[in-house]
This record gives sequence, C-alpha cells and structure tokens, in this order.
Amino acid sequence: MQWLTASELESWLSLVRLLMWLPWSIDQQLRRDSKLRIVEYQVLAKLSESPGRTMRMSALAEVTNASLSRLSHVVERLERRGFVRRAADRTDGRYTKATLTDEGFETLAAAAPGHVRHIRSLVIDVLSPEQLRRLGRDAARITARIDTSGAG
Amino acid sequence: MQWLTASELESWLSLVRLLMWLPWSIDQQLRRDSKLRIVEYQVLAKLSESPGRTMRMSALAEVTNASLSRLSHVVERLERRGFVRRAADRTDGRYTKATLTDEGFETLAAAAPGHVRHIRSLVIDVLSPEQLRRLGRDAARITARIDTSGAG
DNA sequence: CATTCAAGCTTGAAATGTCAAGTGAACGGT
DNA sequence: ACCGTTCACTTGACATTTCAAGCTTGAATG
Repeated sequence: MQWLTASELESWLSLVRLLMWLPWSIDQQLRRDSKLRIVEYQVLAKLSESPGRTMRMSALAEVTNASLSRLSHVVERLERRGFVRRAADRTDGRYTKATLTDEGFETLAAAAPGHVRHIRSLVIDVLSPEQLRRLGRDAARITARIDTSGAG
Repeated sequence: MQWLTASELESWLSLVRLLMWLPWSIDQQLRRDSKLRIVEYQVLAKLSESPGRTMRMSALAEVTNASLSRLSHVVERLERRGFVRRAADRTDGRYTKATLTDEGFETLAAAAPGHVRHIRSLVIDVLSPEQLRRLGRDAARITARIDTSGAG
C-alpha cells in the first residue's frame, strides 16, 4: 500500500481540521443567534428557493444530505415549531410535500444575514477571489469522486 | 449587509458539498470495513502516535475536536470494546490518561490501510501536488480564523 | 379485478451527541 | 490546617441521528 508523503499528510490534516471546525463554527453561530441547527437552516433555505416554497421530502433529503429518515424527524420538529407544513401530494399520494410557512420564512430571513456575515468573515473574505474560485473547483473535483448512492 | 456574488456563492456551495459529503464518505468506509466511526478512528490514531500510546483526556479531546464530555462517552465505549484503558495520573489525580491497548492498536493497524487508500482515491490522487498544497494552505487560513475557544 | 411489488415516507428503538450539574483532586490564600 | 476555587473529568438527562421495520400509495402482472 502507498502511504502519504509528509507534504500530503500536512495538507490532508489541514483539510481535516477544516472539515471538523468549519461546520462546528457555523453550527454554533446559527444556534446562538437563530436557534437553528445547520440541517434546519438548510431545509428552510432550500424550501425558500423552491417554487411555491415547496419540495418533496425525497428531493429535500437529497439536497440537504440527510437520510429520508433523518429528514423526516427534522421536518417533524420544524413542523412542531410552525416553520414547515407537510401534506400528501394530490396527484400521487406517496409523495409528501413540505412547504415553508410564513413564520418559517421570517425565521430564515432573520437568520440569513448573520449566517452570511459569518461565512463571509471566515471563508469568503479570507481568500482572494482567485483562491476562492480554486477552492471551489477543488472541492467540486473531490465531491465528484464520492459515491453518494448509499445515502438515504 | 453584503450578500454573496454569483461566483462567491458557487464556490461556497461547492465547499458546502465537500463539508457534507467527504466526512460522510470517510465515515461510511470506516464503518463498513472496520466497524469504527471517524471519532473512534481518530482517538485510536492519536493515541497510537503518542509516546507510550497514552494521552490525557483533555489533550485527546482537543486534537479530535470533541468536547470533553463527548470524548468521555466515546472512550468509555472504546474501553468496553477493549481498545483503550483509562487510569488516573499518579502525579496529579485530576488527569485521566487514556492508553491504547494491543487490541486497539491491532484494530487501528487493520483499519489504516483501507482508510488511507480511501482518502487517497478521493482527495490526494485527484489533485496535483500543487493543488493539494494550496488546498491545505487555504484550509489552514480558514481554520485560523475560527474561534475554537467555546469548544469543550 | 386481485395480487404482488416497489417507491416514498414514517415510526420506534437503539446508538450517539450535547448540555448542565456533579465529583474529587490540587491550589491559593489565611 | 481550613476554606473556597479552579481544574479535569464524569455522569445522567435530554436531543438528535441511525437503523431496521412498517405503512400507504400507485404500478405492474396475471
């Protein structure tokens, strides 16, 4: 087997630290300022961008990288908080459509600026436009190699 | 407030996908092939690199990005599996020292090659040495901005 | 039609993570 | 020596996630 060189190892460990701490930091900020966890924010955000502020559960699960089961629990909690409503699809009863309520939208709207400010100060403003573009490209290159078929 | 430009947003979303899927993929591989979760692997790995295969709980918590409480639970489970032993420090009874057992070391040794192969195929071999170095530098730049004082 | 079958989601229990409070050991002042 | 504090964990309660069924709806087959 081929081990890692010193340089590879160093870069990899830097990346690991990023993978560990950046989501943690984002989560802290959202919870502190908006009583939302990352998944919840993502659910609200993705719904808000969709036509009719509505999405099928399975589609929502995919874009938020949550298993259907996990999403089901998350949405149930968001529903109890009044941020989301669920209803069976008229045309195909197997589908469940989740809709963002006005209250959910307001919560998202209140949370977004602080969230954006936070990622701007941690990521966007720390790198040059060129560096950021490259980072995005490299990230995309890696995720393209990941087999996500077993998710859900 | 300052929103994100289209280009910034695109790069950011790429990074978000990386933050979501890469840890997920690593976790899958470790669980499937070695019955270990990421945290557990990290604990075993860090212990194995330490003199006497021993570390204080707080030091271990820091390098694994786990709260002391979480680490305490994790190590308890590893202890039940026979991979780790705990003992109070002789010189200062407040410290708890965790030690990797032979069985724990063997488990780690069995898990490491597959893990390294996996990250090599997903990350290391996908980027040129130069790209990897830059990725590591950018990651370090970002983590340097994160205030980790509230962790633990 | 009735009968499987799969898809899309939900559910409940077990595993895991987080939070707040508790424990005991060392330290610093008196 | 005594008192209060801080440090390093641990613990138990609670929240969340995962895992393994289970349910309901529509499609496919006979």
